[in-house]
Amino acid sequence: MARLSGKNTRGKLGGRGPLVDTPKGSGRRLRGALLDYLGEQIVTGSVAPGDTLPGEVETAEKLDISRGAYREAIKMLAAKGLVESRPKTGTRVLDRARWNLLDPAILRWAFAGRPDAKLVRDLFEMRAVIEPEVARLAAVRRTAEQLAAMEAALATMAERGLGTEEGRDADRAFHENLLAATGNQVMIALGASIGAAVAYTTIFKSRSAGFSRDPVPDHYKVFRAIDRQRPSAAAKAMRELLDLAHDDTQHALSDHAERDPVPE
Amino acid sequence: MARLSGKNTRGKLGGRGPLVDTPKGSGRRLRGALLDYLGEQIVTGSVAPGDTLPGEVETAEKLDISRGAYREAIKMLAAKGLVESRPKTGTRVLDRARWNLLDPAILRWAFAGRPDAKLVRDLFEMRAVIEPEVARLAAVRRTAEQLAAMEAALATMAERGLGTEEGRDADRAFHENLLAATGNQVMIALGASIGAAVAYTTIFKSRSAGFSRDPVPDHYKVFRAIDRQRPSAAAKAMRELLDLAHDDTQHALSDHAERDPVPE
DNA sequence: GGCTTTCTTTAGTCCTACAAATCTGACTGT
DNA sequence: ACAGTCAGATTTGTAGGACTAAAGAAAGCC
Repeated sequence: MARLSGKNTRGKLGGRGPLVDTPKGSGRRLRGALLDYLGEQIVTGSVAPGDTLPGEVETAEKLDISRGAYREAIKMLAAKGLVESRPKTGTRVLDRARWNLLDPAILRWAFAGRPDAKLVRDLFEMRAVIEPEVARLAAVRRTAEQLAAMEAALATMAERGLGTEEGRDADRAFHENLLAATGNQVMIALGASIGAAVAYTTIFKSRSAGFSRDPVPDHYKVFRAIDRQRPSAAAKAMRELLDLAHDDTQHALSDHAERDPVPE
Repeated sequence: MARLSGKNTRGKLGGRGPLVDTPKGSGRRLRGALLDYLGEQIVTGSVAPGDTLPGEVETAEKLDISRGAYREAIKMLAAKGLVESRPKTGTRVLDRARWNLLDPAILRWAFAGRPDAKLVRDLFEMRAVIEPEVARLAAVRRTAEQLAAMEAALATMAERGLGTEEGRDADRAFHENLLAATGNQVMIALGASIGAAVAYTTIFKSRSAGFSRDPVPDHYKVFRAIDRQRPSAAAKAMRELLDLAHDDTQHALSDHAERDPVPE
């Protein structure tokens, strides 16, 4: 019946909404919007593992989109390990253990609403394990170019601060180059995922009241150790940086919880 | 034109092959076969990052499948970060840095052919960082049930050996329970991916000539440290276990390389 | 000449409708 | 009680067409 984008007659989907909240006409595609909608519902627990989604004909009709688009979205979820579909049984949400939790999109969905404190804790625990080792490897293997890129990023960061978009970009660039310096593709992939997730928490951090401490000195300490090729010093500096970041995030989260107490 | 499965008239796809090598009728679906086919081509480098695939009409026609099935496969690749498709430009293979390397399917494709030595090295480097800490956490947090499960797995492992299917299953179960004992969802997810990848290398290991040493004593040492809640001892035992496994894998890979030297 | 705007072309996007394969659960006969 | 069969539900796969976004070329403007 009614098409969605543009000349949509605002059928059932328009009326019931979340899907159409996305920038409408331009921007993300219909399937992408649907994917985010479903993905977020699953990851945030609105539909629990074990639940089976209504049949694809039914759902597609209810959402007023074609089966093709719906199927493609479902297949993308399946590719991320969130759902599994079989004839007769239908499409069911898989157990959390089978989710591809490191997938950037899943992390994004997880942090879209209220961030789960347990997940943040687990993420930081993971960071605490790998990042010092990343710094250690980087201290040994970094190239001159990577070092220069890190220094440039650090300068931008110091100048603009973490409150600005450029500052956060520079922060990201710093960590990206740090990862690249390990020369380990697996660590690069993992670090990128975690970095993205941490960036989402940073948004909460900046919303929170007072900006605790200046992160630049700690970054600089890491940089200097890597510059001088001191692996242990680099690892140690990174641990300190992480402790600081963790503290800040914890404070930000508890502030946040105070201001918007969760009813349940 | 011709359908693929079953009464397929063996059109172009049947003639040119790899896709139809999959168990045909039963088992994996058409789309899944196509996905594996494309995924493997991309991951092994048959089509390089930056390349753009031929148009979907053209490809679907050449492979003798419908556009719907082809699109779904492509969308699954896109969900894993391997490709990106945009109107007019087409579907192009993304840079390796954007791949979701921890995705089990990608790892599987990477190890489908000849395993990339660099990847194996990176994987073990990552293991060396993560797993000792996993053991350390497990030593503190493990429940009685998890401990019992690990012990049972260890017993099976000792009894059947790593040459049998049951033995390898038990090995996997051991590591799974070890991960679960950390109580950290992120580590569980990462460990599962890495574990799967390592399992693929194990296949090569078992193909190789002499089975080096008995892995059970090392596993037992880890277990005992966890049983007695000795974090540092657990981490140390795990490091030893990994060194051993790494050695074995290296030998197996070089043996393999000797027997089937790569032409390039 | 160099810049912006508009047009054309191309390839992915989304749609409809229909046919087939597959799994599940119930039924049925022994 | 148990195995085999069958029907229904649901996903899978097919076909072809209309729509839309985006890249590149052509036209217009300063």
